[in-house]
Amino acid sequence: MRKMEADEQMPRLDNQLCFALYRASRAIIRAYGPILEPLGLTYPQYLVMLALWQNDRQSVRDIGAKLSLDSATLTPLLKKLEVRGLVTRTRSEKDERVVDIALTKKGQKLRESASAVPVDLACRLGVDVTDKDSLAEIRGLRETLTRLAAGFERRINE
Amino acid sequence: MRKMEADEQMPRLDNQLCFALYRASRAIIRAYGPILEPLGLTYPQYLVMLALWQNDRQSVRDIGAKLSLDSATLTPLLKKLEVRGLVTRTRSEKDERVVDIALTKKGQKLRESASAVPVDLACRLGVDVTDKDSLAEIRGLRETLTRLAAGFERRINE
DNA sequence: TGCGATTGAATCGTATGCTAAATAATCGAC
DNA sequence: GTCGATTATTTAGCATACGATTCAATCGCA
Repeated sequence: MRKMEADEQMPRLDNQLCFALYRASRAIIRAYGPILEPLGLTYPQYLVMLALWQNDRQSVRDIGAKLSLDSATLTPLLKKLEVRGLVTRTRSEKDERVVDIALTKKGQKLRESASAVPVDLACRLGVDVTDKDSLAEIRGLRETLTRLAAGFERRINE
Repeated sequence: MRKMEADEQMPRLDNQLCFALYRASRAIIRAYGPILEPLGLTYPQYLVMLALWQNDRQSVRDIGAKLSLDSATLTPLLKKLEVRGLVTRTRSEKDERVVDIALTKKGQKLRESASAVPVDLACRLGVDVTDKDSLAEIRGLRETLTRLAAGFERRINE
């Protein structure tokens, strides 16, 4: 009995939600690597492009809110995308504090090459996109995670 | 109809399992920050210590296998733990290629201070540890993620 | 017994993430 | 109106991650 209690007091790796998340997240991002490489994008860069393809011309702050990333992370990343000619960074005229990010023609064009990414990824991860049950499980998982993350973020920011 | 297909071809941020994982993972790791800071540990360092508290004296490779991290990440991290006097790094006598990591007295001692971490975290994230349903959901999530990650890792390494 | 292939760590280079501090622009109560 | 508070971004510094490469030790098989 005494022993059981001691065990419970010691958190175990295989007993931690965070570790499971951390590991699964890195596994998928690693799988994205070879798929995004031909596009010249890293995974966080791909996320920024996704946000812009969905809604062009957003402030750094808007993008950060969508990705839960702050400007300290985004600024260098966006500068790289700018150097590659995929986006432009311009100070807003209405409010000089704001930097607007907009797609260039090249950035818009890249969207076509990127359309195959999700299918390639599913294939690489061995997800059967024709299996309703698999898809339902993934959708459920995604919804649960999104709900949890939103709650956690709210708490963390007091 | 044509429009629907176009939409489906464009992956959406809020439609991506990976983004949900990435976001949730970072949210929890951020929440660990203030809890681990008094112990002088970062989250990956805490994971290494967990692995060692569970099973002292492991090779870099063993630790890497448990955490899905390679030596390029672990070597600098372990050197920091060594400098802090929490672990020792010694070449194995049986096989000179292997580096064994062992806890020092100080490293073993730290385990006591760390025993409160999981409860502190649950509190910080607003998880009710007395609510059976919450705990069951988290356990289910953890099991699903671990299973998925294991499958993905297997595929990625061919 | 050699010796090429493999293996375990370490090193290098690049790209995040995050906190804290600095900077610049706007807001707001007086 | 104006000056202190707030806001958006940038910069600096530190700690991961990971692919690619190197290096030394060990393995395996002719």
